Amino acid sequence: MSAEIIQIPKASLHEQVAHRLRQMLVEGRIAPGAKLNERTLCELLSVSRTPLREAIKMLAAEGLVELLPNRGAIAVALTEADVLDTFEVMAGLEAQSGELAARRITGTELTEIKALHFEMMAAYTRRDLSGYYRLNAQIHQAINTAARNPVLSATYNRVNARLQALRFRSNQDGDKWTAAVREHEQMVAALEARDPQAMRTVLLAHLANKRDVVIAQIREQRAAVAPTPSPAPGTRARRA
Amino acid sequence: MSAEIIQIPKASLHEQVAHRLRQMLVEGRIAPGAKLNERTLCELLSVSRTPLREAIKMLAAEGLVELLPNRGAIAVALTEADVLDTFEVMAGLEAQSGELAARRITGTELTEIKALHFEMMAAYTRRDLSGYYRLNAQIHQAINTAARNPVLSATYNRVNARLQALRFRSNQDGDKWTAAVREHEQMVAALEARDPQAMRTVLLAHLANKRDVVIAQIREQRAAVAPTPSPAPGTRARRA
DNA sequence: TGGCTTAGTTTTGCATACAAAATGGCTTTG
DNA sequence: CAAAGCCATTTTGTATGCAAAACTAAGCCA
Repeated sequence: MSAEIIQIPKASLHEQVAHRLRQMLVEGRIAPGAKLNERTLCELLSVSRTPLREAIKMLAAEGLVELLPNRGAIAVALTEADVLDTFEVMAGLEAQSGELAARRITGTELTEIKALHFEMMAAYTRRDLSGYYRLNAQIHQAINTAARNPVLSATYNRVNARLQALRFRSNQDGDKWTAAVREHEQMVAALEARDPQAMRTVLLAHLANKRDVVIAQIREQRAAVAPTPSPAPGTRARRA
Repeated sequence: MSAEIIQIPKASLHEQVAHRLRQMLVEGRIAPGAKLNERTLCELLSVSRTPLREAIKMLAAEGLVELLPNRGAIAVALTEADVLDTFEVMAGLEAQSGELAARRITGTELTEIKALHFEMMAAYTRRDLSGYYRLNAQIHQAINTAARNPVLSATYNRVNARLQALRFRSNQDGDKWTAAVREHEQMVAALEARDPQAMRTVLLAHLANKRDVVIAQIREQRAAVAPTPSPAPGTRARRA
């Protein structure tokens, strides 16, 4: 028998279910706030309730769904305050990741990031938003890898997953997009210069801009849904 | 009926079980690497396997246990590299938490932290390690609260839980303890001065020291168990 | 009309039953 | 004696059944 077959033990059902549900949540196929009906999901995924419920409990621990006692689970719906808090944490994590990457990145890794950067520039030039986002995510993932801290990567990914579920990809406006691209250029430069402090600064600014874009889109969308421009119910009033 | 009874819906079994197991893991009553036998735990906790398994899945998502396909779960046993990575993340989270606290702390909160600080000084003076640790944890919790970012607090607590499970509380040596106390004094001063940068700097140093203490104790303990001073099996070789 | 009650249905939570995989010890064999 | 194979037992994984809680909606009464 081949010596290569050491793994691939065909993940157990609850793992598969968790994976698929996670994907559905992050891709917005299950809308924020939507109820997760067990029977419906059982039929959809062709599994019994036991592995499904185990998967839901995992997603609850990951913060992707919320458990309501005796009333099942719903997909998390972040309030504006939640989004602000989450971006604050993400900014810190990305800044640290970038800082570490600037210290630890190898030549090969840097080369690959540069290549991805140029691909992303191509997507930007074509105004190919979908490709841009995909490459953007790949670059940030590559930075995480270069930071050589799996615990940091895992923490980052988990916090990020909740934001992904918002799915605010569309209509990034021209100015902000241009700014984001410029920041990416600065990132590559900071990595090349192995300058952790510059990397931290750029990433903090980058995340602040991303946050502003997302918040603006949330408000836009909210205004489109609710005629009153006042904060929606459920929004916690917090710092100015 | 009383209008006050709005909550306390008596947490569901899987929640209770998760809570108790989490406590057992963090307190070291379930040793790192130990197998979680379902039947045994069912009898111990007087529940059936369904809620127990759901709880275990949650703890797995929290990173407190590891799931081995078809072989159940074991309490996580962090390698030295894992501990280093975790401290790196913790340092970043604490630094950010402290930074935000310095910006957002109220007078009342600062007063309470100062009081806790003096209580901790008392414990230090008496060489009451247990009391010292309890107050130390309370102070860091108070800083988290003052940072006014629930997402950050939750992230911090989750990463911290894995370290707690190591339970390296004992025999902190004199010098390091003195240094830690001095750092705590600097924290209070930085908070009082509302100086985020100073707070960040102090906390990074504080965590670096804490890390060194823990790593030294891990090596000590490992040397006591295994006669060979070489790295234990399972330890990944990583950065110098 | 409007709010409350209440019976019926649905849905969740937990326990149990059954199937598949792993573990441990024994034997067998080279 | 060591290693491999095999069987009995244990343990995990999944499905199903039952009880309790929540939702629905029709009926009732002010």
